Amino acid sequence: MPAVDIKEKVKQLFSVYLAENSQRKTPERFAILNEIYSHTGHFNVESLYVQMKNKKYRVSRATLYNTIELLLDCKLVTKHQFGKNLAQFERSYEFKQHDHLICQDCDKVFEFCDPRIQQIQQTAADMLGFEVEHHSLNIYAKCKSLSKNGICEHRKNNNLIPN
Amino acid sequence: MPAVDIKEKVKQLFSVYLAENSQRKTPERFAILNEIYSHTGHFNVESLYVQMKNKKYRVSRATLYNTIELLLDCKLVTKHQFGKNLAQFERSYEFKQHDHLICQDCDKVFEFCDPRIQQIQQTAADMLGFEVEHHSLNIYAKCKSLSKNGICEHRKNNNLIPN
DNA sequence: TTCACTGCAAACGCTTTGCATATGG
DNA sequence: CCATATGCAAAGCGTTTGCAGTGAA
Repeated sequence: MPAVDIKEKVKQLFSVYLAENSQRKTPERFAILNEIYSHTGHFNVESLYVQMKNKKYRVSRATLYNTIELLLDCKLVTKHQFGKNLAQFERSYEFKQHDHLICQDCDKVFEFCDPRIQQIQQTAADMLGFEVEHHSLNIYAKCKSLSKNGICEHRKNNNLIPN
Repeated sequence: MPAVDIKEKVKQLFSVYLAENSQRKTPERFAILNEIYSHTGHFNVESLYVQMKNKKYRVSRATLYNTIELLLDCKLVTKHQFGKNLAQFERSYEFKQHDHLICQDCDKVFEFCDPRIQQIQQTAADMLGFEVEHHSLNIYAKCKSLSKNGICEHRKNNNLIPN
């Protein structure tokens, strides 16, 4: 499915969500959603703010926080905390479920999939009498290929998954 | 093993760690370790600060942050982020490995164990060429037993695992 | 004696809040 | 219309930093 269709689709989904929750369909909200779905990879509020300011959008951080909250609620965006006090976000529609491995040497984030995690969360929730909403699995690890000055191989090639 | 022996043991371990890393053995550092191992459950820097102030310790937040950093490094304490921008900590010596389920209705935290998580982290690290340091698995879930006014059963009994 | 560690307070950075204005329904 | 959303700026809050004084080695 081409990118333009995904953007159209999430716009629709967001529109329905807003209607069902008696929320206003403001141009800012759709602009933010569109901007988020213009890139893959992780972002934070500040990077999104700068990105939109560069494109001459008139948008405030407050509205970004507000809108992201809505997008989290309707599952179009997911939130991560990789050990730092900085919330990271990621578009989630039509992205296959994945978890993260964080390099302890350079903080770079890698993604991986493992279907077994589904069973674990189901077992735990059943045992405690809960229904799973979502989960967050982060593996913190050291790179095996450190050069003598402590630089890991992947830190040199900065074209990997953005943090 | 009685609690007093565990306190003695972690004090020893911390002492060795400090020596090996050319760090000074200050009374503050041991007082903080001792205080942390006086309770089970989660704590944050502020709660630990208040707790120690109440016991008339002369200690600063800066030293708490500094010392906790050392305790994390020597694995006597673990750190958690449960979706909020507030670091939570937990003593970890002789505590069996466990992960957390967070109630989305009341934020209470439950613990569970599942050996399968070990395999998952091993698989992921192998595939990406890393060596696991540690992991963090949080399951966010809704309580199945909500009363009509949205209060979950466990919120009434506040004697569960402290958050 | 020395310099790492300490307490204190100010600075920092991300997030939330208050308020006047703008606007979707 | 008017309740809600917005931009802006200030406040909030957990954490980090700077600095002068202290004490472990």
